[in-house]
Amino acid sequence: MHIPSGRAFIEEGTPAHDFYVLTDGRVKLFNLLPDGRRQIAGFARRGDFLGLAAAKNYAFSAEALGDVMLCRFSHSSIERLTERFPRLQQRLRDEASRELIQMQRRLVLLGRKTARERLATFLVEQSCSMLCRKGRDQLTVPDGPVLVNLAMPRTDIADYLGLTIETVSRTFGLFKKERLITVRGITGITLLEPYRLVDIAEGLG
Amino acid sequence: MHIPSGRAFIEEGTPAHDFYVLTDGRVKLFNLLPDGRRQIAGFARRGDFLGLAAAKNYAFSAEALGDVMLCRFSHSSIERLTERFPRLQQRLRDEASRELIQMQRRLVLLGRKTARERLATFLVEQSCSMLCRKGRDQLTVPDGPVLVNLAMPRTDIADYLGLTIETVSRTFGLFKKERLITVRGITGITLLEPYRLVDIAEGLG
DNA sequence: CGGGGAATTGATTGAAATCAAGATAGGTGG
DNA sequence: CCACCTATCTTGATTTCAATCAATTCCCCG
Repeated sequence: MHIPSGRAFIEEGTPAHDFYVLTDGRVKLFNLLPDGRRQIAGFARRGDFLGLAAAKNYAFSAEALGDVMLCRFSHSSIERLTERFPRLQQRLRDEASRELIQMQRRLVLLGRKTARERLATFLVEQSCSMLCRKGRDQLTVPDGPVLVNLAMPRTDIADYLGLTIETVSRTFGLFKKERLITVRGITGITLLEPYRLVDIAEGLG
Repeated sequence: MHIPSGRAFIEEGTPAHDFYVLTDGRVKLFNLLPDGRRQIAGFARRGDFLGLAAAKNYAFSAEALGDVMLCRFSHSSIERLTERFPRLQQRLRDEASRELIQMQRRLVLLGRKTARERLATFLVEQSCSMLCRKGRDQLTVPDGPVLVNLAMPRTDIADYLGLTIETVSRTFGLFKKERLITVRGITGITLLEPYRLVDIAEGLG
């Protein structure tokens, strides 16, 4: 099924009947506090499963970032499938495991990193997931410049990193001044010294 | 197997050969940055699985909080078991799912909540997991006073909530002054008005 | 009854949030 | 095709919450 840009198609707290597999486009997953504060839990991309973090109800909301194509599977159909193909069960567990690992990294980011470190982490993460779809667990980054297309507004970056848009903007400004990145338009960012950004991301910069 | 208090028995980054099931005691799971900053990802209790957040290597370290009993299962033995008992596979996935849900709540806490809200969330969470082992997904809290035994030093609370021990201490102090809690010794805390703490936890206080 | 690590409390600093203008740029219609 | 308009982003000034620095104080244990 097709989802137009900006459309919310999963709402936190509603009964979770389905899984989704994202076949094209990008999706943001987020949680809200009653007063509107928002925390983006992650950005899903082609191939990702949506709906693992759900018991009776979805634990998050999901919204299309640009146009999106996805496949819906009801929980019951998944159960039928896993009976016939036990490997699928395994696959789902691996996927959940990978998510958990990523979550732990995000806890460190939100709990213990500075704004500078958060943004560096974000840029490295994005560049990795651009380069190597599947191998995004290890942070292997090329030596030379890398072009990253952010394809999301500053608000989303801020809500992903637990910061405000002003701080995100200012920190981009600093990175530019330090010749760590160059910016073309709003979404086109080139990492000039990926390795230094990795160091900053880990608190060594 | 028995683990004495304070012993680290899983080290982040080491090859992940085993799963563990915690049969008694409590365990803290954490990640470190190179410079020593620590983020505690969670506290496991009796019945919890350890090692879901692992691919080739463990994504976290684990340390006993007090004396601990646990069962170790090698990954290969788990695979054999899941072949014979497909329900186990299902169970592991559910467990991972539950962890993911909890993680999302923690992202909101670390990314978007104030110190006051974080500590309130923590107290409510602890009281829930004391009262109802399994039903700790929903935050049902009694009307009257609840006694919580923290059983962990302030350093751990701070590293769990992304704060410093001073801030934790000060915030406990405020709660005391507002007659929201009373403190006996260091670990014994009584929630006098659980509902108000729930409100504070959600940003309504 | 001390001794010592943990916790509290106080004073100050600091990083990021908030408040407040401007600058850019992307899209629309003339 | 260009100029305007509105969103979004950037930049600047100020405030604030939590971190840091620095003493005490409190317990727990021998």
